[in-house]
Amino acid sequence: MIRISKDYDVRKQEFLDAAQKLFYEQGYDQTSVNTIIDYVGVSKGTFYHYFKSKEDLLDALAERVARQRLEQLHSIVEDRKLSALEKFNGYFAGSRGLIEKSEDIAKAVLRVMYEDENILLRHKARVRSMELVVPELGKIIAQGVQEGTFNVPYPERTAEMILMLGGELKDIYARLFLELDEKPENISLAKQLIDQYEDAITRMLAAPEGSIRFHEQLNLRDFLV
Amino acid sequence: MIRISKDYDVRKQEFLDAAQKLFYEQGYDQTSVNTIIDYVGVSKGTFYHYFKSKEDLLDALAERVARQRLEQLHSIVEDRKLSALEKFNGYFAGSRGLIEKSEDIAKAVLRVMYEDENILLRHKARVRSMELVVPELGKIIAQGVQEGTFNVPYPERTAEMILMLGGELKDIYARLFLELDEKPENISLAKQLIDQYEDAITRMLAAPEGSIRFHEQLNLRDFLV
DNA sequence: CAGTCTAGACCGACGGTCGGTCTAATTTAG
DNA sequence: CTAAATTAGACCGACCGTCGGTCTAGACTG
Repeated sequence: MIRISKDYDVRKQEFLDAAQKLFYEQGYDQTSVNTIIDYVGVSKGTFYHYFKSKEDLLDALAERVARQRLEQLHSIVEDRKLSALEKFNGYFAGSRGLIEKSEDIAKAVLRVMYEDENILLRHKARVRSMELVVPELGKIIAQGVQEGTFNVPYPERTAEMILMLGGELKDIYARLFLELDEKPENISLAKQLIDQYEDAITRMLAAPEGSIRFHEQLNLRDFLV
Repeated sequence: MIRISKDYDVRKQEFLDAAQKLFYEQGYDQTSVNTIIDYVGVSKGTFYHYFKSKEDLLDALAERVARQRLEQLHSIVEDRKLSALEKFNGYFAGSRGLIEKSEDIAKAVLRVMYEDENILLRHKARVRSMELVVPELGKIIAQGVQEGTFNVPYPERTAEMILMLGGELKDIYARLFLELDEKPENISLAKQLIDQYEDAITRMLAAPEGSIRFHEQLNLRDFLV
């Protein structure tokens, strides 16, 4: 076999890129280490030179995904021209992700990601994202309290709860989306769900009724990822 | 080898009992099918006669756990003497579980259950519990709306969100509990968390301030399981 | 500048474990 | 007595992770 040496970081990113693609397409359990090394074009030994276990790779991937998400958010938080309410609504509206490209690809990804078997992948990504995002969302809420729009004693705790709810909601939402072909009524169910979520958030923040609105800017497809 | 035949249901329960004990002690992944059959004292063939896969056993266990939890709740819901508020607070106070017996055992169980590796076990139990419990808690909330204590448009949806929040909260709570020895400050963190949860629920239900109180009846240990 | 040395990227056969299958033997019900 | 249900345990392929060892770019030496 030909031997190709690469810079450490370059190679590591290759592994992460491969993992992201393969895990999303086939799931974590269903993707063997052999599949990964075949895809990257290296040997077993090389893999274990970079990661101490398959799960170690998963952790690294979760970390990378979480950081990417954080950067996305950071530009909004630091914008001094925006009110807390605008930031808040903007954050949730900005969650639109892969679905714009192709609905088929999106469905395939979701189908895999939201199988029970892949709960570990989702869980790790979510936990790490939470750790990073909670403080940022907390800042937005704190700003809102100062501006008099919101009223909560501990902004970060509230941010935590809002995000926990959001995370669980995505699960349900994904399921509704995937069943859309068989159950057209899911569209109204999903809308109802978002309404409820908006309402719950509004109440938790003690925000003016109707001020929290990311709903209209979204269609059924945009909420995920 | 001696052969022991047993009634179908008896044997099936034996498997479930063994799984419950072993999964709780060692985790799902760490408990091999061989470990289970050794514990029950039967062969591979017997195992696969009763369950079509290891995950099938997990599903069955999740189902059993969820049903047990439902029965516990059902007696409260059907009590005609209680107001919705009493039922609501009673339900949450009634969540105290295994911890009364021994703190050490509880810690061991939690330590295993709340490792990332065992997320699948937790996830399945939670999803199935939710499906069964949401309608019951929905009934309580609906009663509360009729009594004028609560004010929500869709009781079941609200129940869903309250339970989702509760489920996630348990995760954090468990972590705080497990770190208690190293971090005594977790006690106040945990209290703060519960306060926040009470507050969030109160706002989501539009219940009178201070009416939702399962807090005092619990100590740090009782909230889990 | 030619020769040497070395860090560390890379290789792939291999061990041990696991979930799951299969056939034969035994027990039980009718 | 016999058909169906149940149980035993040898067996299988796939998997993760280990290990001893190879190869090469670039630093160092004389």
